[in-house]
Amino acid sequence: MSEMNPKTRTLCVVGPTASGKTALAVKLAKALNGEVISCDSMQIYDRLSIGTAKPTTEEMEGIPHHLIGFADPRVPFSCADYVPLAKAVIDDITARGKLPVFCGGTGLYLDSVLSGTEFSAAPADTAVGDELRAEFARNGIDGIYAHLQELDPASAEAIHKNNAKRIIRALEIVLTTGKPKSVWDAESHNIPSPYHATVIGLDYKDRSVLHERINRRVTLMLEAGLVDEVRTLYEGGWLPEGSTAAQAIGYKEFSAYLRGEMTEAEAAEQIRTSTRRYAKRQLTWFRRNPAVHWLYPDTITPTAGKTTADILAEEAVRIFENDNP
RNA sequence: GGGGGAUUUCCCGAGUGGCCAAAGGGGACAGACUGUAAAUCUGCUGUCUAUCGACUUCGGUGGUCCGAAUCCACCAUCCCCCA
Repeated sequence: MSEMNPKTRTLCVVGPTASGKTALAVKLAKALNGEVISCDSMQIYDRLSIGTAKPTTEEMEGIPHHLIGFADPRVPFSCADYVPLAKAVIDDITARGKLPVFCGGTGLYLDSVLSGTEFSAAPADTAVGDELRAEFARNGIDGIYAHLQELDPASAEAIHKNNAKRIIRALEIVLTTGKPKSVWDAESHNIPSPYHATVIGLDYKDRSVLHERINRRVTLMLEAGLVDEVRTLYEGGWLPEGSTAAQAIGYKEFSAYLRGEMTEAEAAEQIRTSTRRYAKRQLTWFRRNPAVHWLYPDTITPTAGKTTADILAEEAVRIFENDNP
């Protein structure tokens, strides 16, 4: 590989929810003269604070954080909206001579930024999509799946026949652009990434440790007034039905509680369960990326004068420096 | 004290003599993923071999039967009703 066009350096902290990404990202930004870019599909929203575990001013420790709380939760927002914003922030930080440090739990968003993804020209939520959804509601999945097999066999092969959402999106793409999703994707994959990313992953050797951290976090959120936050947003119309923000864990469950569909205790328990399952999916996503350098906080023993967090940060800095000689 | 009901694989819950390692749901585990991704979807879940198959399991013990989660007896625990 030629070094004639050195790629923009980035450092990324990934991992499941409640793994300690926020604190590590701040430490790394401090150590490496960086700024943090949040890569989280829910922290982007204004007003959703407690339940999305947005870093507080204290937790930020004076390090600038980007792409948090800027979006209206009532307005649709997608990965395709996130990517250009993130690129602009990377450019800005880099231009000021600092290091972009991603802190992210939303794997699709991060990978889309880092790989230089170019999305298809078909916007989501088109009239065509509405028709397809109506068709699906009326006649079930067989018809739309057969339709996709006809128009884009490669995608039909790749998408499971039960996954209505994906089948509809793939159909929406061919029908509105005339080009199959499989072709759009292949073209996108050929675009070289403009970035050199060092990816640090946080995970726990003992899964039960992560589950305990999740439980503790949920308890803290409840103590911090999550129910009241959701009540204000729900009653104020900030979580419209069907919006992405309304499906955020914590908001979804307590909205159901406010509708009288479950007790507060049941909602809290459901939040713990949903969060565990979410963490599982995040791990599945990040684990398939062979470039991730995994660190396991539960295998680290603090020593005199050094906390586990200090040791993790030192290790991560070492990895970054080895990766960027 | 008397009468009735219950006890199933991690949880809930079907199953009333063979087609039951035992439906279904949940959870856990594993996986997919290029415009709503904290979403959507898939697989798997007694043990051993891992193909056929073998072995252990349905509160406990002991019976009946060619054969029992399913029938009988006793014991244990829980629930309800009458006292």
